[in-house]
Amino acid sequence: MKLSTKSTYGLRAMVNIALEQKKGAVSIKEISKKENISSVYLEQLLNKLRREDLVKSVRGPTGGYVLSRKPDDITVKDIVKTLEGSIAPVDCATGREGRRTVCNKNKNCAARIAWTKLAKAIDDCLKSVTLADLCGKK
Amino acid sequence: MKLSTKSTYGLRAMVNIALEQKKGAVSIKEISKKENISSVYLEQLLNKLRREDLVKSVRGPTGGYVLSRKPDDITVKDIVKTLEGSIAPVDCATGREGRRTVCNKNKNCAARIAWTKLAKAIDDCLKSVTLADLCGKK
DNA sequence: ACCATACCTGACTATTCTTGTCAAGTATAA
DNA sequence: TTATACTTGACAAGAATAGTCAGGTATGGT
Repeated sequence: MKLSTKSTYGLRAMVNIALEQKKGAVSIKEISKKENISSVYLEQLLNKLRREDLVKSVRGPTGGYVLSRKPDDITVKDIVKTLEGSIAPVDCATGREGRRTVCNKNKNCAARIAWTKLAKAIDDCLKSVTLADLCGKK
Repeated sequence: MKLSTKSTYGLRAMVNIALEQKKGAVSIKEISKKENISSVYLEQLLNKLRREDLVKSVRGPTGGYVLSRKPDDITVKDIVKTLEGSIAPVDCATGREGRRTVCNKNKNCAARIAWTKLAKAIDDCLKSVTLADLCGKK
């Protein structure tokens, strides 16, 4: 039930980019140094975030990354979902098949009630927090 | 961000035991067959639940497991916490040290605001659901 | 008193996931 | 031109998950 470092690193990177918004693009090296995260690993994460259009890259010297939208229009859910693949705590509540989906034989599984409720709580929580909330900015 | 099968199997086992409450103890073999879960693996899980005093074991033929408390006094949180070890989605919000605790250098980490909120949402949700809720029983 | 049925314990293992590294590029602006 | 940055894909060590296996111990029905 743990988030991986993808999400935690990713959110920290996004906060960094958001805070420097007016100054321009933030390079991977800067984030890497400031947050003490492997720069090569960070590249992978920012790549995913770029493909989901949460950030834009600026090439060349003085280049780096910039937010694609305003901070109050980017939620933590957007970031976690992009990096983690899925937000749901169990697959049986989502319809997605996977190794851990064992409950499929029983549509009326009582346990599923709990997981569905949990999935909604997590979803509601993560989409209620924006980058702007974390940075104290609009 | 997935729950392991420990929690999902464990909850399903507990629901089974709760539903047969009046008929007496439920054996591992019964649960194993009904839920299609390895009986040896199930033993491990019920062992943990017994050590946390969520169930009691009844030995001998016709033996099995019985709830230690009434269904409305056992929450999904109790079960998940026992089997999963911890409920928190990130360690940095709990004070527990671990491999994924990398944020410790920065007490004012903006990202932590999000994780703390998430931890509370999960905790609140899981402790609001009891076995009785899932079984439609008191 | 048997002994089948159950629980109990600890060690072990295959597979998958996480958390990166490594190598070899391509694009851009000073 | 060339240093700086981004881009891509393959690879790998270590941890966690999801069990298995072997050998106990306890109890109650016959």
